[in-house]
Amino acid sequence: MRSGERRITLADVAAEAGVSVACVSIVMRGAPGAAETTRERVLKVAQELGYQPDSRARLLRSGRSRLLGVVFDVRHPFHHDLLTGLYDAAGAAGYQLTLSAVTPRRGERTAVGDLLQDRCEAIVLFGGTMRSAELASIASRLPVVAMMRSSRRRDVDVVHNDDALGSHQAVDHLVSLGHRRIAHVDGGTVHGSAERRTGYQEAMRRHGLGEHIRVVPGGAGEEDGAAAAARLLIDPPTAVTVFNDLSATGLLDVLHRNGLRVPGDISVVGYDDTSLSRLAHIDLTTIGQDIDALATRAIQRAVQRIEGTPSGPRAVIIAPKLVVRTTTGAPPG
Amino acid sequence: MRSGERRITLADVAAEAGVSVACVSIVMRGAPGAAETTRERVLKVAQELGYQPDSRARLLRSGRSRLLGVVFDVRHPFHHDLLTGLYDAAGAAGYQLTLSAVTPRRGERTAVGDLLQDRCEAIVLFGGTMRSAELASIASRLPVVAMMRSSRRRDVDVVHNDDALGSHQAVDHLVSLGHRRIAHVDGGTVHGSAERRTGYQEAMRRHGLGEHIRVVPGGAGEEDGAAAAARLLIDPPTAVTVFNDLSATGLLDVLHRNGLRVPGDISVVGYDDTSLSRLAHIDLTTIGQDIDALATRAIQRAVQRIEGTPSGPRAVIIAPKLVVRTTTGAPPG
DNA sequence: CACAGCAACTAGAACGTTCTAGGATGCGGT
DNA sequence: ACCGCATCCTAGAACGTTCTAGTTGCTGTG
Repeated sequence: MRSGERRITLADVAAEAGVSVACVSIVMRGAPGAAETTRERVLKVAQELGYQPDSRARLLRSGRSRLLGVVFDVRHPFHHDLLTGLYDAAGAAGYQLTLSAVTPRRGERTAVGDLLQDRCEAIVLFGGTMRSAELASIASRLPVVAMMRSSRRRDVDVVHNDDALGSHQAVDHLVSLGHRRIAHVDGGTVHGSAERRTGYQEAMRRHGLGEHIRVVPGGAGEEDGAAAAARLLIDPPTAVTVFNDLSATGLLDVLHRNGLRVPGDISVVGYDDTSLSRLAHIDLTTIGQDIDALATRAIQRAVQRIEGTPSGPRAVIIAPKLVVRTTTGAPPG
Repeated sequence: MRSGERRITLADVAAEAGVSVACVSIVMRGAPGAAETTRERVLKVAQELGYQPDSRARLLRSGRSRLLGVVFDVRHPFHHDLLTGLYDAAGAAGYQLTLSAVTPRRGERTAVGDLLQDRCEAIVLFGGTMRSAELASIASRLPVVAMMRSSRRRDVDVVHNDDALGSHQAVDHLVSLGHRRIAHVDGGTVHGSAERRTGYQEAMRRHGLGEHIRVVPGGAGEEDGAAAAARLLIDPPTAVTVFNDLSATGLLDVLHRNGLRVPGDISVVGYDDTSLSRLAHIDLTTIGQDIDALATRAIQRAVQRIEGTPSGPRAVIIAPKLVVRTTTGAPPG
């Protein structure tokens, strides 16, 4: 480590290559206006000196940062999957990502605040608990795309999975296997929970199973699924659709401990297709969100807002897809 | 969204408050040299105009960014836990974090490259597959702290868990329960794997169980644990220590499918205490890393390097702690 | 042979801060 | 009346880029 040494700048490269700073800048940006021979020489010198462009200075001058801020929650496995997709999509659109995490001791406000200082050109927000009004006040400064949540505000773009459709797919799958008594474990106050619940109810009615509708209170955690399972055990249905995979895992555990076989006695469908659901141990039938589509559309919206292109509908809703594993089968008897 | 509007700068605030740019800067930084009345007025104007300091310009001028870069892997649950600790520790030390993720399609080199452009003052690297020589070439530019991996280089700081000690704790625990035939499922080429393996071997010998040493090849994934379980089934030991929780989960699954009861027939110990091991379904006895200690020490080392304080030993090794859950018990018979 | 046109380069301002050096002003002490 | 010394404020340079508006030197054309 040579922390005492000054950072290499354009000026250093220029001096060494016997050319002006502006010329080196041209070469570095790959802009037209430099002879091939000069270009090669400058690049060689830059390489030798270990020149690294200073994105801050670049940004300061050019006004553009080509930087998109992303707020994600460290605790949410699905956010990590989505990050992967987002990096790809941003790269393809010529933007960089700058990440700001929400942790148990670091709130959304802090996370967003850091991004605002970083001068990114738009913010992509994963879920979270911010109120619409607060989102809007951020959106008055720079474009905001909210993912995996909804918002009534006209100034906030929204990109999310079609939660209602996902529930329909789950119910359709179970009905096609012959189930009729299908219950739903709710997600409580978490974003998307209401949509998944009403989707389930609609689908049940569509199949003429309105009388079998049964919604059990729940939440996003494993313990919520476990508690819901305890309630269901009093009068078990032949199948359950659960708000998310984690909750479904808790439910599965309690079912097993009480001697019920899955899918022999009861079928279970989760939601999100997280890595958890893919574990051989669990191997949960679930509803998978289309990560690439979500990421691509989110970046597309952000870029359109930044570049001022008038851009279709404010909300983008992506269809999910049923992933069949081994927790669903024909009903008993 | 008012994307057309110019960003509010110090100059705007200065003009509005009838004072010089330098004076506003003083107030904003909370530096001494401004009268209380002026301070209040300036702050009020700044508030009204919605002034946001531009961290890039600030940095460009002051040379210091008080920014620490972190490279983490989106796929590794333990990295997320560690991020939480790191945000806390960095905040306490007066530094900000800037994150750069490694994803299946975004390598460590890219991740590090982005951070170098961002002008952070040091880099904290989680695990990864970079060679020591490559680390060193980064370390020649700015301080590097590597976590959860080792490095022979003198110019790279290293902060990690005492893997050998962790294995000792696992073996000690099993021996105290009465086990003698204890096998170990290896982690392959992943960082820490060799230390965990030799720790197991040493501990076995220390207990006079050298003849029972049995190392089964494995890896970091669930499928590696499953494959190892298949081998073990030919002649099952009474207990197994596994490289990590994910692999242990795969192993547990195969054991269950083959009718072995855990811990009745065989005890299993994982490593890392990830959220996975805490699932009621799995409830795995494991070795927990001390996240707060790891994070605090890593930040401490980075800051010491940045500020040029001569700083004790190059490697910081933190003791892990056994977490007993329900996959360990007395051996059969 | 003058001059337009072009390619290749350069000088210098600009971006929004921080920081150094110094200018007013007021006040107490000689 | 003058000095010394705070206290409060300001002018202007600097940071490392990009960008605008050139300047140079060469080639081709009327």
